[in-house]
Amino acid sequence: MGLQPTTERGRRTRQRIVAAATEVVAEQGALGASLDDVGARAPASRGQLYHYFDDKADLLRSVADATNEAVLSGQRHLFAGLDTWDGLVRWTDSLVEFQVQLDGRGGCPIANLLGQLGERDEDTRLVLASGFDRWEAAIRDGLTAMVATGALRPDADADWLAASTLASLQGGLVLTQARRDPRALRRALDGALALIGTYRATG
Amino acid sequence: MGLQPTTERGRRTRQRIVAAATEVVAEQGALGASLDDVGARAPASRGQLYHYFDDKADLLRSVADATNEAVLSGQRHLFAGLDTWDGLVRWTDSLVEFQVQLDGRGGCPIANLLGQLGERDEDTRLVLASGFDRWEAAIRDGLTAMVATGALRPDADADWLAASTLASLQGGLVLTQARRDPRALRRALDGALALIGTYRATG
DNA sequence: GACGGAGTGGACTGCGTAGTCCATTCATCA
DNA sequence: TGATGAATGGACTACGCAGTCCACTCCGTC
Repeated sequence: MGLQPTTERGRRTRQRIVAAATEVVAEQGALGASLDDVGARAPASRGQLYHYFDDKADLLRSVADATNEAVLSGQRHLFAGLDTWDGLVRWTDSLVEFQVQLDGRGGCPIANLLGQLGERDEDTRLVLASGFDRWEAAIRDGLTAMVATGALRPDADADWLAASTLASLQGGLVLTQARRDPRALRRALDGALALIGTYRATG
Repeated sequence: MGLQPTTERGRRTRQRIVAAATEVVAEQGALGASLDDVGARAPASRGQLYHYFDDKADLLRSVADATNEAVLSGQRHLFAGLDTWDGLVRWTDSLVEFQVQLDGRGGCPIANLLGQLGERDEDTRLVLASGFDRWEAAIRDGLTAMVATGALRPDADADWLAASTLASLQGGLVLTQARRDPRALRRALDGALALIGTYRATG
C-alpha cells in the first residue's frame, strides 16, 4: 500500500484519485484504464499517483474497495426493509428499475472487476469477495428477521436462501447485460422470490 | 471479417489460431492477451494472423464463438438427460464437480468475456448472448419435456424456470469464483432445483 | 524568515503492443 | 515447368503505457 496522506489536503487528493480511477475503470475496464486517463480525470499528476499508491495494482485494490462501497451504499436504504415480504419485493423492483434506467448495460460492477482481476490479483479478489459477503449478509439478516417475526416458517434456511438469492441477482445481471434486457433480471429475481415464498407462513 | 481460407491448409491454420487465441484469452483476459502470445501458442506468424482476421477485435469475435462451443459442447452429453428430474440433478452435480476440480477458479468463460468485451464490441456481445440463449434453450427443452411427460405439473412455466435456472447457475459461478468455494454454486443450484421441485407432480 | 517534510508537476525512459509491409514459399493447374 | 494466387515469415513502425526522477511549492513550526 502507498503512503497514507497525513494532511487534509493529501487526504482529499488521494480520495479524488480513487474516485476518478473508479469511474474510469467502470467505463474502460481495469486493463483498459490508463494512469493517464485517471490523472486527467482526477485531475492529478504522475507524482501524485505514485505518492499515494505503489503501482497500478495497488490503485486497483482501492478501486475494488470503492466499487463495493458504491454498489452497497446505493442499496442501503432498501436493505433495512428486507425484513418484510413487501420490502423484499420493493428491493427487487428497485434493482430491476435501475437496470431499466441503464438500458441493461454494465452488469454488476463488482462482478465485472472480479472477472477482470480475480485471477490476477489475490488481494483484489478478497476485497471483492468481501463485497459479496456484505451483500449476502444484508439479505440474510432480513430473512432471519422474517423467520424471527414468523413471516417465514422456522424451517426456512436463511443462509441458503440468502446465498441463493444473491446468486439469482448476479446471474440475472449477467443475462441482462448479455441481452440488454432487464427482464432477464426480473425473471431471475422472481425465481428467488418464489423460492422464498414457499417458506411464507400460511394464514 | 478477415479472409476465409480457401484451402484445407488455410482452414487448419485459421482454426489453430482461434484455438490458441481462445486459450490465451481464457488465461490472460481479452485485453491481456497479446497477438505475440497468440502467435507463439498457435504457432502462427504476424502475416497469418492478419491474413485471416481484420484486427484483434475481429479475432476476439471468433474467440467468443469458440468459447460458446467449448462451454456448451462440454455439457452436451448432459443436456439430453435434462428431461428427467434425475438428469437435472446429475447435470447440477456435474457442474459443481467441475468447479471442485478447478478449485473454484475461472468462473464462466462466456460471462468473463461478456464482462470484458460486452460494452466495447456490440458484435461480440451478440455472439455471447447467443451462447446464453442456446444454454437456456437446452434447459427449457428439458423442462418442457418434463411437463409433457407429466413429471412437472402443467402450470410449470418452462421459459421462466429455465431463465431462472441459468441465472442461478451464472450467479453461483460468480460467487464461487469470488470465494474460491464451489459450495456457492451448489447452494445456488439447489435453489434452482428447489424452485423447479415445487412444480413436481405429486404421486 | 528559514527549516523540513508533505504534497505537486511534469518531463523522461524503456518496453510491449497493434498493425504494416513485402519478400518468399507452397500447391494447383494448364 | 512455369504461371498464379493462396499462404507464410518476420522485420519494422508508431505509439501508448507503467513506472522513474527530480525540481518545485505549500505550510506548519521554531
